[in-house]
Amino acid sequence: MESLDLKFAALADPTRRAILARLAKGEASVTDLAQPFALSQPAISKHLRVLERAGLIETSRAAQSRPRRLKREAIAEPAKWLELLGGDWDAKFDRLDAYLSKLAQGDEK
Amino acid sequence: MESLDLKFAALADPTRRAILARLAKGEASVTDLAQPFALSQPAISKHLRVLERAGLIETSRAAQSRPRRLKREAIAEPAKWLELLGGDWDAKFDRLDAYLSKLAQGDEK
DNA sequence: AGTTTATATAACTGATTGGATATGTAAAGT
DNA sequence: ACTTTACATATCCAATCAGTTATATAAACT
Repeated sequence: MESLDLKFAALADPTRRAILARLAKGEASVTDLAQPFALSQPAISKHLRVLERAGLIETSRAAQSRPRRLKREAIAEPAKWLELLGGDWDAKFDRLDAYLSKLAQGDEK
Repeated sequence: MESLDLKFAALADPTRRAILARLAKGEASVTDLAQPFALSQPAISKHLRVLERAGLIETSRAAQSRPRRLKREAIAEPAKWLELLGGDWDAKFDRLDAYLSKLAQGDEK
């Protein structure tokens, strides 16, 4: 599934990352989300559309407000990709080896 | 340091991600890197410049070749950000609690 | 010295992006 | 009914992007 493109692109903007960080603390309305920024409301709406198309957030409805919520599961995909890429697996297995050796020597305390 | 912008933006392109994946297996020349793609050589060079400006790769020199290598440490920054964002810490602490409880009950086998 | 190999740089192009302002819509409040 | 509140949508603009072809550079090979 190649919405990895959309996810990483969505994450590349500092405003959008700030919005996500805010949403990590709980649902928020567009007005709430716009408040910290010196940006027009439509600009924020646009950012939210980008985030939603990337699958990182979702929208519900409460009266005339449209609260956004962070889709935490959606973070897993890019996170996994980075973990896979960045993992220096040889070094990690070396450390695991060392650890297991120490255990085998009865040195676990 | 807000090269998070540059890193995520660099990661948003499938060609660049493929290049990074290739470099995870070891250094490679531009020609090597270009080979799997139906793209011109300058296009690849451009992608490499983006990756380098994002701090994700670095260039050395060997004769007329300029081999690139992955800077694994550079992955940590965006990875950490995602981990922080995506972590459902309550749930994680709950699982840790459960695990520790089981240990306390002498149920570690 | 001239050619080949490996790569970078320049100039151009069409598409996308992030911002703005202006306007539309729809629910709530009066 | 009208106004206010909370948004979305439309249009425009300048900047950036991903690609191209053409050209430059620089080391290696003959």
